[in-house]
Amino acid sequence: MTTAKTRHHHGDLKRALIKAGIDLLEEGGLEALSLRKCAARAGVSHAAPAHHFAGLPGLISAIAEEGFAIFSKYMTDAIDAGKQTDRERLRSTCRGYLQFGLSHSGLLKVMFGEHGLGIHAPRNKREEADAYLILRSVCAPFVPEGEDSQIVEAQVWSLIHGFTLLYLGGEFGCTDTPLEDSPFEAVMALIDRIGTPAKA
Amino acid sequence: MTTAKTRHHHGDLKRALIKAGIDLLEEGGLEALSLRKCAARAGVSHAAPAHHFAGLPGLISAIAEEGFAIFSKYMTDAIDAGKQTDRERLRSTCRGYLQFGLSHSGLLKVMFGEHGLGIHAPRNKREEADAYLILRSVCAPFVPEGEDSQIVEAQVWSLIHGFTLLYLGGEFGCTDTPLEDSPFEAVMALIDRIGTPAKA
DNA sequence: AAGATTAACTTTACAGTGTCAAAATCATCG
DNA sequence: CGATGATTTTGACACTGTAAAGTTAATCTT
Repeated sequence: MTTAKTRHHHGDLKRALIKAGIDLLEEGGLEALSLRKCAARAGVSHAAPAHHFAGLPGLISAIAEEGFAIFSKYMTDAIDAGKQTDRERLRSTCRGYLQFGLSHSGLLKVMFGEHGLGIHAPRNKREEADAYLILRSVCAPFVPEGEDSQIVEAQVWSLIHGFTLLYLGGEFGCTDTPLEDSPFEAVMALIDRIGTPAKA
Repeated sequence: MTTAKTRHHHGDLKRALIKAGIDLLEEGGLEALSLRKCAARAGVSHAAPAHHFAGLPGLISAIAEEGFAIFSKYMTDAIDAGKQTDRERLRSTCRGYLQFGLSHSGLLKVMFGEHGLGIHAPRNKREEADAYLILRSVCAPFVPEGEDSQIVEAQVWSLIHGFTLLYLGGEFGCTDTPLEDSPFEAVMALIDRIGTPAKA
């Protein structure tokens, strides 16, 4: 095997580098993330990462992948927390979305490509698609017969994504106000109206 | 006077630096922006900017201010384009919001603090507040009697902000599809329901 | 088992970056 | 004219990412 356990030198660099990168990210934000610091944390030379990732963008891409996995976990955990109706599942998913952003803002920024240009090297296929599938599944009950499911998904995603980023940026006032306070409930109220007939 | 026109050396650095920074941003994205390159474009030494801004964060902050001014212009221009009903004004504002993002994605990222940590040095007071006032004014007609205006504002802002960023990130497919195509109309449809009574 | 080959990692070097301290320049005022 | 203070330059430092060449360890081949 070529990528198993006891490799000659380090054993499992690549994973160690990704973990170091995530730690750096959570400790000091985007600015604190650097190839050389990751290498140092993993106990290897500063040029070692080049053999596992295509430079810094490659490492960031790998970190983003891991981020999407954690992100998915936040959403599924929120869903599985005893909620039952379709509407409650949708709300819980959004709550998980926000909660992930609050707990891992650095990851969120990296995942959605705010670290430089728009798109990072290769698009993260698997993990990102998995996360989208969760969103899709909770949106499905609200898609009208024969309509494009992307409509509801875009509405929900735009709403919760926008709110999370604005809230995180402090645009709604202090970031350390109670969770359910603030305009979050307003956004939830609008979520509740998605897929619902308008008044005649 | 201290910040007028024909000053001794350059004449009007600071503005030249800001302009150079914006140009860099539009040409090469966030990565292309650097203090030294701004200085070079303005024809001064690499350490000259330090006397006009508090380092790179200071310059970015100044650029963001300018960005908010341009941003406001996009929205007011969209509003003044012949629309009349309150609903149409709201839609036009959102269209201007998106249009600004599409035309100045680098500025948008800088303005909303995606360039590192969350908050850049001093919060841009004036220009940012002005932009928010535009949003507030078009939202006002849809705020129910005696309710907090922030509710409607947060709903609209989250929706259009989230959509703009997701669309810009290519999350809704190709970025170069026709403007009014894509899920943009879905978001507009949801905007139309804000401040409207739900069906009994 | 012994030599050859490949992969992982190190070392060295280079072009950039932001930032600071000291020196030089210039405009203006007294 | 001389002095003062703001403006800019020069030089240096500690970082950053990246590329090339050298070194070591594991695997493959015969």
